[in-house]
Amino acid sequence: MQNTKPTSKMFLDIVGELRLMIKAEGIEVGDKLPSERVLAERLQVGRSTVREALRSLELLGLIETRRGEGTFLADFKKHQLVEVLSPFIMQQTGSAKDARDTRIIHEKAAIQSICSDSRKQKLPVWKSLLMKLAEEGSVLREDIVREMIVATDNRLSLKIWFLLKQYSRVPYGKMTEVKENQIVSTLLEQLIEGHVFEALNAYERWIEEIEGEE
Amino acid sequence: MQNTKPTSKMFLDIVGELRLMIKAEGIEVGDKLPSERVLAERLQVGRSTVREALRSLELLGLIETRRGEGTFLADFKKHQLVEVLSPFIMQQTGSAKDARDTRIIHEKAAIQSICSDSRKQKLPVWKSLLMKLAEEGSVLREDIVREMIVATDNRLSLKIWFLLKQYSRVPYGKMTEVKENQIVSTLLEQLIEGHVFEALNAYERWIEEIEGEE
DNA sequence: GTTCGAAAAGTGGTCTGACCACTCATGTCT
DNA sequence: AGACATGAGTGGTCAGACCACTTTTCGAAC
Repeated sequence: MQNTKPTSKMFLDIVGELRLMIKAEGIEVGDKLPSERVLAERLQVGRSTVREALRSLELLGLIETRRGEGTFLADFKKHQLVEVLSPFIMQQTGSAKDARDTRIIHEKAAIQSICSDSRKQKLPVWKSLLMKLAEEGSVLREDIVREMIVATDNRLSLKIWFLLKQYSRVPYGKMTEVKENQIVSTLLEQLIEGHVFEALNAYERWIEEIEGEE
Repeated sequence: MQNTKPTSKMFLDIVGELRLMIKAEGIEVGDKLPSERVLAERLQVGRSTVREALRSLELLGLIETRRGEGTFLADFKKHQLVEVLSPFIMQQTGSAKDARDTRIIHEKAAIQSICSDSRKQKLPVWKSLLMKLAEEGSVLREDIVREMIVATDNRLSLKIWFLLKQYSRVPYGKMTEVKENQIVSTLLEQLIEGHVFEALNAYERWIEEIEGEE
């Protein structure tokens, strides 16, 4: 019986078994896993126990289940891990200031990353944003920042930033002030030139301009 | 009936409900959650459904379950999450790099924050670390970096860093090379002096020394 | 023979009820 | 007062039963 393992968590064993099975049978991303009923019989456990393990893996984004079809090995790129974890982390951490500071950390890191990128592959993005800013006189703040993070090609950072953005309700709307337009133009120009210090300087002035009293 | 929600995943809703409940009832880390049977009745779902959600959260390390006692809100120190996820993450090329890059983002941000702190309240920490390094000839790498993040007084950043640290299998153990000791000494000295550029420079050399070929 | 549609099989989603093993508080007996 | 037995409460697991959905099968109509 499985009752001889009082200490270990059954469903954790199942998770391990599944991992071994995936490897042993050469199941690739997108392939179908054995059905819950088959797994239960093969592993000699109840179906509900199998389900607890599968639901855990699903929450992690390791598998994908489609009713009526089956369970499939998922592309881990799409993990909603950060989404699930963040509410708890934010709740236990609690500080709005931390959320803001951390968001800024990622935004600054993006600027530094962009300026250090010798290949300058993302140049067209900044130039088009700069042009749009000059023509229309206004751009969504969020678009600019998001493009910066996207440009770093770090999905994890992007996810974290996206979530933090929601926790620190920043006026990410349209820009109205002429002064702000000038600052952002400077920021973009420095990004294009790859001048880290100047770009960061412009960014900090921008933050100051937006959030003002802090 | 709950059957009117064919699209959404029931157990994901439960996860959300639990989060709300935790917040509403002010459940702190270490506190006991309602029993599975109570939760099932209160949320008007079957016990097995509740369990699927709870097992998921347990795998994430957000809750801790003790047979015969109950379910408790955990401070995810027990991260079996990592053991489960690491094999999958390492397979997906992009994920591991993102985790490492993001971790370094937070570490660098900590250095910048410390150097910019005009009050220099954390000076004693660096001095004691520096002394310990000189006396014992070796310190745990992790201790140094952790102290840096702690010094920023940003608990959210600390939590994120802590999670990321586990995924990037970095030799966070003891330092052995004399050269590394010198680099870290330099880093600490520059932290004390508040020289951002020099500190970051030392940090980058450190990373290079540790991780070598990259 | 081909095509179309209904039935069947397979699968995940959920609920119920039943045990088991364990912990803890309660109360009883010595 | 202390030691021990008991019962309530809780998580762990299982079996069986539906439901909703998708895919396959297969036979009837053309």
